[in-house]
Amino acid sequence: MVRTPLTPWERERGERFGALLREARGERSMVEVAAVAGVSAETLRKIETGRAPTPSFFTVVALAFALDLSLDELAAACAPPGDGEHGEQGAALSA
Amino acid sequence: MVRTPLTPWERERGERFGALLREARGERSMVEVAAVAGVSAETLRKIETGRAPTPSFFTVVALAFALDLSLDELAAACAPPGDGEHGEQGAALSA
DNA sequence: TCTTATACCGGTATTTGTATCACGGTCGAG
DNA sequence: CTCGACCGTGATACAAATACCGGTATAAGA
Repeated sequence: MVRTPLTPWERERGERFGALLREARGERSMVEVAAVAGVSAETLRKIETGRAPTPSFFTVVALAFALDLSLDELAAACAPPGDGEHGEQGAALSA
Repeated sequence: MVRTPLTPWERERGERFGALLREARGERSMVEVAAVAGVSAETLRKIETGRAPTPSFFTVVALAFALDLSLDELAAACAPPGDGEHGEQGAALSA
């Protein structure tokens, strides 16, 4: 195997991540936020619904920027339980 | 065209991004940092050399975690010039 | 009712990320 | 010189991200 398929855990994380974005979007429409971030509405929808569980870094940066979110908070919110601050290795994140 | 190819500007940004990671890695070896982050050494190499200009969000999260970097600082360091704080739309980031 | 806007879903196309393998280069220890 | 560790490049393989299309459903407005 070359490209390890996404684990169920990663897909769950993607759903939580999308829920966070959707919550942060609030009343604004998908197309508006997507336009501000410079991504297509379909992409934003897939990320929000968890069908794109591991979006690209700069896509997330653009969305967080459009939504006034902190990347560190986003990452922390989707991090596995018991996430320390810096010394903890073996995070097994990737993807 | 469906999946827009990466623009030269995005590739440059990827190179800057990789240079930042390499600088933050300092003396530590690639294999060690990659192992801590939970990614393969080849993947880290491609990101550092800019041959993977738009890595996945959680991959970057894991690397930033392994390197004790702030995601917001990373994003800011790779942001286009004239990056305000929140109102600036049309960022045209994506990828 | 008809139209519009929004969101969801399926399919399709293309590009990219991730990982493995193979080979070569450099450097230091033996 | 050989061996090992590290870095780099190339090719290969597969899964996923992004984007566009059409269709569907719902709710608000003319």
